[in-house]
Amino acid sequence: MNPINESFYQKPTLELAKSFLGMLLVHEAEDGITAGWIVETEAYIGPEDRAAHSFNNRRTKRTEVMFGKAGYVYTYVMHTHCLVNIVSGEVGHPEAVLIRAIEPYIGLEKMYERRGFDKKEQQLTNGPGKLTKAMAITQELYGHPIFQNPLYLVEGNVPKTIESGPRIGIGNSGEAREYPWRFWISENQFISR
DNA sequence: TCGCCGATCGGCT
DNA sequence: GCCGATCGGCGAA
Repeated sequence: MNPINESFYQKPTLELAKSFLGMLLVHEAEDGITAGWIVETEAYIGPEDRAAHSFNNRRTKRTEVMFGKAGYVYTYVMHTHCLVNIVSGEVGHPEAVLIRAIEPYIGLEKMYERRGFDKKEQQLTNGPGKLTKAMAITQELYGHPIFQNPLYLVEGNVPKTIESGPRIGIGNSGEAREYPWRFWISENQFISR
């Protein structure tokens, strides 16, 4: 399992968000390895995107990494959950792709241990906050290069059919609410909704 | 410093 | 479907 090269991330954000589908996300955490196929993503293309944290070129300690090179991890905390993104676009263009759901592949036992043994397999990773907990992805990984240990992507299978639609949970974002920038693998059991 | 708000989740109706 | 938990980031003062 070799990490995908840094050059892979040098493509337009919408294209990148689609190309992630079917690829394997791997985390070699200290307490165990987990991995899963990416089945759902969302693109955030600031500064024009009202739903993006980088809207209006808002540059803060939190959004700083999005202004840098593609292929680095942007994590942030939402309520009590950590959400994971991969920075995209050219330097100075604050864009990123949110990983919304994965299909468990390696380390299922570890995922149950972290999420609770009462969960059904389908509930382990079918949401952006759930998959980070199952894979032990935390704020420590902010700024991590996604083409290196311990968190990286591996080549996978190209999905049969991809669908797209409006993004989830961004109700107060004007026109941006309608942009079909959410992508998922058709009929996959692990998408968030 | 304070107050508001959210790219969520899980439990309850 | 609806709602409350819960907490860091951000802007206002």
